[in-house]
Amino acid sequence: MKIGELAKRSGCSIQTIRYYEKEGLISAPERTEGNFRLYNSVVLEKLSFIKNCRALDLTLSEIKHLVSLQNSPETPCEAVNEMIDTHLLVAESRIEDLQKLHGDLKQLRLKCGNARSVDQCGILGELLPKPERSPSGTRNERSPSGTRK
Amino acid sequence: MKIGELAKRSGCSIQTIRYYEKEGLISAPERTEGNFRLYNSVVLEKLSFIKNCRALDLTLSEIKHLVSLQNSPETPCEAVNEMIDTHLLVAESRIEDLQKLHGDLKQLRLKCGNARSVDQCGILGELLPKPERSPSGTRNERSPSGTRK
DNA sequence: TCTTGACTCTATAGTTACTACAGAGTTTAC
DNA sequence: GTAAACTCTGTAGTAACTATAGAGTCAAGA
Repeated sequence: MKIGELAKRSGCSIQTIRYYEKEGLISAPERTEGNFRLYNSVVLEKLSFIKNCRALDLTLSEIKHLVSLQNSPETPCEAVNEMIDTHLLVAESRIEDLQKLHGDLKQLRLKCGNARSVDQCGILGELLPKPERSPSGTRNERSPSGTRK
Repeated sequence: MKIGELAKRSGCSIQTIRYYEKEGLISAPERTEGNFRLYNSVVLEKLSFIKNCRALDLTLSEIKHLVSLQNSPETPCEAVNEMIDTHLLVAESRIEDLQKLHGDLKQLRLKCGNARSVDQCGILGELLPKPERSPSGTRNERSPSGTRK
């Protein structure tokens, strides 16, 4: 099958398939005389594997690592376990961050009573630097980038 | 003060400050004869505002919007409220995604008993495409990019 | 006065995991 | 033969920065 059909069958876009090839996640397939990529159904499994991993938020380089482990099945599996464990921790801390964030936003949302104009609405004021107002001292110590991966 | 001191005092990196200037989040400051940026302490507040917003995961373009609202305080504040509300929803769905993810990873982690080698460890097998094994049908329907913003 | 080191400047490239083109060539159906 | 649909490569764009190169500026010490 050509790349268009593979895209439909795998649910990956054509560009994504080519991208995965470029990144070494799937191997370069044969070509037709006209230089079109020609796939067999084995690559469908590989793409499915990648999709499953991506759904678990593994990065492409982690997936690449897993793919290479698949190709040498006698390797000890600790590496796999560690990767999953790391991801568990990352997911946990992101959940925590997001929950804190959600709480802060909710608090903020309450600041706007029935104000009609921006200067009466408490929200913008709340986002201004705080002189000595806030009782909890470390509210704004969190790094801005900390909540994204 | 010059940009280095501002960076220290604000907790933003020098590059970030210049980036914010380029993006129109803070206005271009005066320059010295030697073309160095020269700031007064007002910009500290603006950077603090931006940092607070970033800590709440607002995007730079949203922050830009808020900044422009600050400059016209008679605007109705509904726009601000809507932005916060949207962010609340986004945060909620991301928390949900992450919790699902975390559950899936934990499940996966259990697949490795005391296996020593990759081919005995259940994890990689679990990530392979599933023929008709899984009782819940829609496990892998989630878009890979859905869990990131 | 000269030099050294610290600082700053602009412009550009890199990060992640793709997506979206442009411009060209290939295949297929009519 | 031709038009539509498909594919090719290569490049640029996304978000919010970070890092680097190469040049210029400034302050302090010899």
